[in-house]
Amino acid sequence: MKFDTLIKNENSTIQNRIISEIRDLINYKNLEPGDKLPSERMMSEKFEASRNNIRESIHRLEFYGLLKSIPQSGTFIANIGIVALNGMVDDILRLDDPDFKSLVETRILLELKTARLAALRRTNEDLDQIKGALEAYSEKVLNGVDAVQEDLLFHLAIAKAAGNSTLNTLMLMITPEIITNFEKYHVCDTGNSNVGIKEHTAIYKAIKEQNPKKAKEKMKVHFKTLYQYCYNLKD
Amino acid sequence: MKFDTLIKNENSTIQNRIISEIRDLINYKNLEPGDKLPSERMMSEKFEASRNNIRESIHRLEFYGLLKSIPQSGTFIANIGIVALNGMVDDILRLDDPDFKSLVETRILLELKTARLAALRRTNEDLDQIKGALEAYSEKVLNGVDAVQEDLLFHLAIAKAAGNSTLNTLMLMITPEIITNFEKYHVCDTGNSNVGIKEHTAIYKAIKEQNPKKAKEKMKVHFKTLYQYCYNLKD
DNA sequence: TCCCGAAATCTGATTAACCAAATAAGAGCA
DNA sequence: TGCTCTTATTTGGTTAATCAGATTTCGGGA
Repeated sequence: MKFDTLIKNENSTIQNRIISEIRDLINYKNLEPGDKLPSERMMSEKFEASRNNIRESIHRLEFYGLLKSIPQSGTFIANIGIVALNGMVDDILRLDDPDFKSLVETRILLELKTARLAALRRTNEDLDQIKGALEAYSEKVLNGVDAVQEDLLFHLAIAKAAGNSTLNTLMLMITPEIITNFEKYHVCDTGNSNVGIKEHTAIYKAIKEQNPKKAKEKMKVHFKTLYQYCYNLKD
Repeated sequence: MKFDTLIKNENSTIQNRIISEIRDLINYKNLEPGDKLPSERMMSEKFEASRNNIRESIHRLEFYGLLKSIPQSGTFIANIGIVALNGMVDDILRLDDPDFKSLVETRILLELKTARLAALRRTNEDLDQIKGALEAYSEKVLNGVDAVQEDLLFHLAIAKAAGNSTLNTLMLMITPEIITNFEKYHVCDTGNSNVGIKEHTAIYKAIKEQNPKKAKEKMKVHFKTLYQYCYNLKD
């Protein structure tokens, strides 16, 4: 299940139907948090869908914390309330697939935060790893070799140093999506690559000095081009 | 696959082993982006694991954009580079399960952004929905009924109005986790619930007036208690 | 009437079997 | 030798069978 595959998929049409049927069932039967849903086999028959698709749909709702599957017992409604459940299911069904602009916008948001937090919380070990990533990046650039990967690892090292596992997970989720889209849209290559080294070094130094404001600022500079690209794009 | 189940699971130990074996295989065989991995059956035999666990591991790596499965053809390495792949696999394997503090911290970060963006981009329809959620919330609170769900829906309505599908998805992912942990830790109930109405209304008004700075500020006020709780917690 | 417990049933999870498409291999012809 | 078409095999995906454990049922005893 890839980040965008989470939403659109060959089977997503069927699964969306199943999800809405589950919601309807919950409302029709007035099921409450903690109540048990019909078994997978029953729903498979009732909704005229393969048990696999039923399972996958349940997994998705479980991913969003709306259901809870217990091994040899059944699938239960999480204690989150019917009203909230209905609202969230609607949101899930209406979710657009992430567009490139929203990805970039979100990435910038996350990166500014991780830079700030990394400056506040980085351990010496974190700093060493960031330094290593920076050096690997610089070496590649100076040799004129493509350094997209090293660039990525530098940013992920900062994310790790931020000491926030949720942020770290989110970064890992959206970053590869960015990279692949990047190559697709050919947005990257900013002519003079030495600028990249300078900007990276500035971020590293700010984190080393444990200056959160400066780290955020330097990160902002680093994303300036992307930022403009993002906000000059037509809606 | 729930948000935290993404990391730890009954089978995660096995799957982590498989993931690292896949990485080792890629390095040992010097496979490059675009190259084909051995078939699921082969790996199942080679790694002495059920094909289901192999598939699940591949799905996780696919989720992070490192692999790409093509139906009747095979599983391929995404064009993301071996260096980056190694780094990301290490990150994935080392990922801690999200702790409550990091969840709250991330939620605040996201909510401040969505409030700001909602003020900038909200359509009239968005505004109506936010208003509806606010009224539902207020009514519950005034009647002395628990309004956690309506609270949640109000925030999700704002997220929707922010017009950023990635942010929207992230919010949907972490919010339920917050809610359930909230009830578990009993952090919520701020004595006087009318404060909640006041704060929500202030946020709504700022969004209505299309004042992004004010919206962010009001949202910050709303999260003040949580913020303090988050940053006063021992590490 | 109530309670205990064994057996039958039901459950999600796991495993194995099957499918259709895509690729590879090989035979046949020029 | 080189090309084409048929056939066989491999592949991820899908469906069916099986498993172990939890739950329910119901009869027997007090």
